[in-house]
Amino acid sequence: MARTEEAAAWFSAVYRAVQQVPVGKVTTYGHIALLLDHPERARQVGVCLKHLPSAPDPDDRYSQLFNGGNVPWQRIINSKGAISPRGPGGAQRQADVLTEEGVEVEYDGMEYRIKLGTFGWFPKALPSEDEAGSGDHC
DNA sequence: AGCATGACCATTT
DNA sequence: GAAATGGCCATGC
Repeated sequence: MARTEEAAAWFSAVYRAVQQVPVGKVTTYGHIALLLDHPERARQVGVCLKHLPSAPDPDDRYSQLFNGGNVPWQRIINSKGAISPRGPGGAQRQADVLTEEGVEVEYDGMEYRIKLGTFGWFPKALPSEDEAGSGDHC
């Protein structure tokens, strides 16, 4: 796990944020980072999920707080709207779980992509660019 | 102790 | 618009 207190706090914060993602929806690493007010640490979000214990371990107290059972790691995808490739079979398992939850995932031959419009993920939410007011196209 | 790697992303060539 | 660039920082060697 984390070596420093601060890192530990970061891990916990990430897990808590991920827990907010509702069933049937997905969001991005970047969005999680954004929610935590650290838009530059999208990568660390991935690190956290990588180290998320898949199941609670009697000897590891922390794993009883956060684990694959209560943290929907599978609902986090990359900004391209695809499941980030990782070790063999990993992405596929994630795609599998998502499908179970009702999220439409399709394999285009190279990667598992989330079918947009079927669930409502927010790629770069945080817009509020004030663009709305104008109303005209760029 | 460094150095390399990685479930990433936005920006700049 | 694809490819490189810089930043992030926990882990592993």
